Amino acid sequence: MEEITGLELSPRKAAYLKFILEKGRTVKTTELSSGCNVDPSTISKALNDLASAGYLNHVPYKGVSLSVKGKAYAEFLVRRHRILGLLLSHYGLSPDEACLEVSRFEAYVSKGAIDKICKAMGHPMVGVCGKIKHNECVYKS
Amino acid sequence: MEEITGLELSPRKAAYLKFILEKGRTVKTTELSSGCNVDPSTISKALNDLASAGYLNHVPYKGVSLSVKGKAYAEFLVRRHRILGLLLSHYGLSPDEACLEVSRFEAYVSKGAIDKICKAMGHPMVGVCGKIKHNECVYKS
DNA sequence: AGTTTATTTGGCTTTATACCAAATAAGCTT
DNA sequence: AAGCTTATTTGGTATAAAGCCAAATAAACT
Repeated sequence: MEEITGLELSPRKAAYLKFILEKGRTVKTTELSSGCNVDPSTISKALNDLASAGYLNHVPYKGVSLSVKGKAYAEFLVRRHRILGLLLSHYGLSPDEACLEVSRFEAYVSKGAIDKICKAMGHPMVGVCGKIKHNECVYKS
Repeated sequence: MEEITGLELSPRKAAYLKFILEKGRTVKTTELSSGCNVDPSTISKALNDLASAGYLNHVPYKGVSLSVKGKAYAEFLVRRHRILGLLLSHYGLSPDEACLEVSRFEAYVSKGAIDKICKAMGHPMVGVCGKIKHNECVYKS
């Protein structure tokens, strides 16, 4: 398995990947477009990039689905979002505020930092916006 | 005084402003250039932008100094950096790791969030990389 | 006054994001 | 099956942030 730093995807690309993971199935360009309020052509290009980078299986005109790598990555993205949201909620931010705040900077927080925070928090199972899965989190030590 | 969200400056511009604050005096283009490992022409343009936006007093060919607005802003930037660094250090990151990690995402964390975190932490006076000043921090409530 | 150094300007590049318009493929519908 | 409609992709263009190089310009120092 490839090492991930958590910094390989830009904010928008990460958002698209999370969107696809949440759907849990093949997703069409139009869904991403309306779901993210972005022009379909913009989505189409981003999906192309993500497929080229190995995160997605893209069948032109049909839709995209997460590759094994993409699914693992998207799961990390969701875990990162939730751990950071939970963290901020411990410092007086409401769930909504925490979620919004995190969405601005999460793309720039490394997996190394998330793993440490996660461990220090005792690998919490529930965040402020959903359950946290630790499949790809380093439990040991 | 103008409201600040903490999101008005890009990461690099913020870094330049902090550099100037740390010097505590008029700074020359060359200093920023060597201090930040960036081409002088790049610095020159950035200083121009920062001066146009009112953060700096720029005397062409002479150097830049912080305006009142710029000083207040730079102080917020330093406080943000230190509060976030301290925060991460509470979750198992070493001072160096925390500093490096924070430098990647700090530009995207709002003043509103920092003020809340600051308050929840009890307005700490010392961070992992220097003293924290709360001049512009909202103490009340 | 002339040379050297610092600074600025102009031009170009890259990355990320996004839009519009046009082309193309799929999918319905008759 | 042909055609219409909708979805998708492609091509072109734009913006913002950041940066480099080379050339022009200003300042500083002999």
